[in-house]
Amino acid sequence: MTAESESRDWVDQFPGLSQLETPARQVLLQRSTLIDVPAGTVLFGPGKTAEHMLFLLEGTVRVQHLSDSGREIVLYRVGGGESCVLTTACLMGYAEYSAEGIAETEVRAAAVPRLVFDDLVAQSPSFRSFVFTAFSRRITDLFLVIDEIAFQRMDVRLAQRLLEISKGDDRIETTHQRLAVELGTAREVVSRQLQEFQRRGWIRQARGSVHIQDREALLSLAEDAAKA
Amino acid sequence: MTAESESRDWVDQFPGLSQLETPARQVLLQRSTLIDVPAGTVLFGPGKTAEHMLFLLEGTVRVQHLSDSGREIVLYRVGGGESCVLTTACLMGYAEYSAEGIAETEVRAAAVPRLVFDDLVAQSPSFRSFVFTAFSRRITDLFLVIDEIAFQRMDVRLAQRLLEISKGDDRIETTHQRLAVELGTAREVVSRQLQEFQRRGWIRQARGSVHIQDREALLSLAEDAAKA
DNA sequence: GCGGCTTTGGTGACTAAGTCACCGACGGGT
DNA sequence: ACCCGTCGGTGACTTAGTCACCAAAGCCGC
Repeated sequence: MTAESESRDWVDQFPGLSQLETPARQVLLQRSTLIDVPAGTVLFGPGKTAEHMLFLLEGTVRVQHLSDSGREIVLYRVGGGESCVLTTACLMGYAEYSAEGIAETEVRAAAVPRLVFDDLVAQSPSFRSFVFTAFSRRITDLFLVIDEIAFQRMDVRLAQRLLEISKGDDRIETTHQRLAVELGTAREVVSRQLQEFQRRGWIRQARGSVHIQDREALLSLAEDAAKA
Repeated sequence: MTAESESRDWVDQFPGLSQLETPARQVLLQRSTLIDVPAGTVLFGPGKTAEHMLFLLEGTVRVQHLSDSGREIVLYRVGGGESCVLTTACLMGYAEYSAEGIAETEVRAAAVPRLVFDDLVAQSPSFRSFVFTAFSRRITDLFLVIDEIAFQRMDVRLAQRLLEISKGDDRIETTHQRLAVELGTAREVVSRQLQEFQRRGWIRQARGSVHIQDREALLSLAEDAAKA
């Protein structure tokens, strides 16, 4: 349906699908739809049912959980070359989404209908392997998230997030509130930690943005975790 | 291998497998092995590779994570009639166990070899559904664990755990240290909370055990969470 | 039954994190 | 210029986690 020239080899972008058998690859390409959505789109969330499995080609999707008490926390991100296990999970199984997925950037993805997904799992050993690998990676990842929340100091976690979000660029466009949601803490806590970082000359703050001044220092704080 | 009379219908104990096709059921019964292990056995853990998927018939398995910093936290429990997704995950996919599974009671389980598992996933739609349902339930469950750790008060969490562990019986055999691991906190914190509960007459303490005196009170504290 | 050992739990003093209530500063719209 | 919503700062307080101990209870060998 979408331009053939574009859709022909998106499968190559997935390392986990490099050994996909030719017939399975054909099915995947022919029966999937390419979609483009603008940044900010809610791709899935509580109350919505999934009829497609998503393969992310470009952009990132942020998955976060809204608790009963009204507070939020970012659980993980899905990037290009990854599939979103949560859509997979809800596709096959149990209940609805308990978390929402939001496009952080403009996102391009391949949507595979439920029945095609089921068929591929049945037919292709390497597709099965891909799916289960995604699941296990996600679960072990969540274990690490739990660990971090339970045992890591806030200053260390904040330093890690700043570095992670900045991805090379020293200019980060975000608010204290958003950083608080990233870490599942309160805005005031983030504000005070950032002040301390600024006092030490590691960052400079402006309304709605943070500039990293001393990446090394943040890095060494962030890595204290590993050696402790 | 094990007595036919015992192994013939363990599949019936799994609600999720009630609609399993007859041939798949045959395969599952014939090619699985029943195992019995005493309480305390480490069923899986870091460094061990999984060659079997486990279906729990009796007993409970506690899954906990040991962090780099040496601290521990209980992630969840698997009971009779459930399969252990973590063995499944590591069976098919990614890396090693990042958590360990410990038999809390004497445990009886059916072990399904890797190849049989793969075969069943390919052949049986309802087996597929069972597996994916288990995965999605576990993931949404972990979301709730994260939520609880990040946003719930310790007294509420402790009350919940006491009720959960006690399962009807008012006498709980455990140490403060063990309760601390359940909640991923420090022993001192548990000690002080228990003292407060005792001061209010909700529990009575003895070395190595806790007696619940006022279940209602604990329950209403535990449920504050929901209404808050 | 007596010392020594380990396990278990208690305690005070302190630091880190979260909560609450409030304020002021900025920025966009009209 | 004014209003208002967003953003960030702040002090006072509560809750949780950390550190450094200590004491009592069971356990073991002799």
